[in-house]
Amino acid sequence: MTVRVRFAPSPTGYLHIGAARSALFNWLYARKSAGKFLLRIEDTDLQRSTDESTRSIIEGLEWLGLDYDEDLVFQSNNAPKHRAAAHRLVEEGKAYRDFTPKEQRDDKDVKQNISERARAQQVEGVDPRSNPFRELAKEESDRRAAAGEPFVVRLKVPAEGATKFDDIVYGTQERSHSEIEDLVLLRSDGHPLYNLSVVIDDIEMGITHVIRGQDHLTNTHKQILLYEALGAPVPRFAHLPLILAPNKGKLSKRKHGEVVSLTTYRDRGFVPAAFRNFLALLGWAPPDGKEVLSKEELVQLFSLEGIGRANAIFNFHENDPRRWTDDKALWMNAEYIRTMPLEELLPMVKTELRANKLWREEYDDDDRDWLLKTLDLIRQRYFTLKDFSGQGRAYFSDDFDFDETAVNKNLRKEPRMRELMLGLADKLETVEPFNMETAEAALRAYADEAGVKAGLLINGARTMLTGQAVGPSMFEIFDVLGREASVQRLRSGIPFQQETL
RNA sequence: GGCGCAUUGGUGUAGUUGGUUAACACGCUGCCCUCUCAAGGCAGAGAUCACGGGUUCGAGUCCCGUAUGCGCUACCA
Repeated sequence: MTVRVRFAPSPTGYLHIGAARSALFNWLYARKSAGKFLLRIEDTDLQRSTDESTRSIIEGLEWLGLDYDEDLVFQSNNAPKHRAAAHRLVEEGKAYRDFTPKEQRDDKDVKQNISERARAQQVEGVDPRSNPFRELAKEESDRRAAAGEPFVVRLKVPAEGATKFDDIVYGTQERSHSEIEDLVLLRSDGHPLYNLSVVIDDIEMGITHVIRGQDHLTNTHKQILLYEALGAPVPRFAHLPLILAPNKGKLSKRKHGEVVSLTTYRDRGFVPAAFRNFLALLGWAPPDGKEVLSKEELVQLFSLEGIGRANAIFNFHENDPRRWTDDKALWMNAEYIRTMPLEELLPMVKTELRANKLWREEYDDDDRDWLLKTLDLIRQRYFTLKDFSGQGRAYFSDDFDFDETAVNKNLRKEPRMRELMLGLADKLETVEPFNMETAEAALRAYADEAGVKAGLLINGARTMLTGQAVGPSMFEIFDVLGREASVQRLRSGIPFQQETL
């Protein structure tokens, strides 16, 4: 039997990183077992679903490199089938119509209501599962329905016994039927509800393994009851631990903002492979401990058995812009940026430079070698793709900013710096040929001549040429920027004209 | 309220059927390298394995209880 798994997000807003990880694990499992990875948009709640959200989900998966098989399924298209199935269950006596008038429920404090109701029922000794309509004669039920009386359709959960299944991650799960209320399948307006829709769609799509968040663990028993009522084989289940905020609370956009949205990582300069790699390590551990893994390696090493059971904390620092997301994610991204093949990095940098009007067409042909050399030089200390257009701006444009602390530290401390820089410019102008070695020799000779330490000139020149106090070896910078730009920038008076803060 | 699940250094995780000094990665500290910052190399701090009992010659690993967190309990998904 070929494995068929699916990722079934509801299109209500951005793609949550937890959902993205579910998608990744499903995808990895499918590819690992040469099965199919399907995508289904769960848009049963039409009020909250948006096309934009659907688009962002598809884009997000594409960005992560998770390709899906077969056609995209929209759950809302199957609503008629869901309704028909519910009615069939009523006909077969496996479900029944409940004519109890609808109770208005405020979406805000449902949890509160639930526990209050449970407490009240316990005090009064009422069985929450009792329902006067459960045993209503079929003729009576049909008659009232035909008369237009509104009703919901509920599944008849057996009074006795228990449901049991073997979760691949959490082990054997058993739940007594006495704890399961007769769940609503169809709303009084005829709208099918979640548990019904997923089960029918999963049957329809031939899903063999349901891999999803742990928040569905207890609901699984209800779904199994549905599979059985519908006479369909029950798939295998693997529930995933949840991803939590640093305070162990729920990770939500409302509370935590953009860090939870997958698109943020794309927009803030993550390399897809790096983020995918990071995500894979949240709740799953490779057997041999090697953590930096390519897509192929992940597929090869992945197994559902390797998934842990404890929820993971996504450890970002809300008030520290430098550590805006998980440290390890940032490290992973830097690791990819400095070690991945340059040809793979190049298109990503191209997009980044283009967006900032720093891309020149010559980079594609005449200056391609120069570009590759420069990228290789500067990528060593970058964390995100944004750095190529930010910190790296001076390598692609003469119009760059001077960092105030760099200017103070490397240029203003030494009163003679302006003339030293001009002198250095004069020296470099005559060096022939102009390269790393000759530039270094010239600079050191000039330092001796002027009676200053080479380091003073080096640090000053770095700031003159790049606007920054940190960066690659100075002589490599000379080499990459070339004689003309180097000399011109050394002669610039701009940093010296700025007001001291 | 009921039911379920979880609990190894700051974070992510390893710890095969109970057996020595609890391992790895990120982060943190220091040193080396050095023209700066990274990277890299070296060294180090940090865990009475949530707590309390029990079984055992021996428990992070098995059992019971407690606490805490999370989830479900909806005509939400």
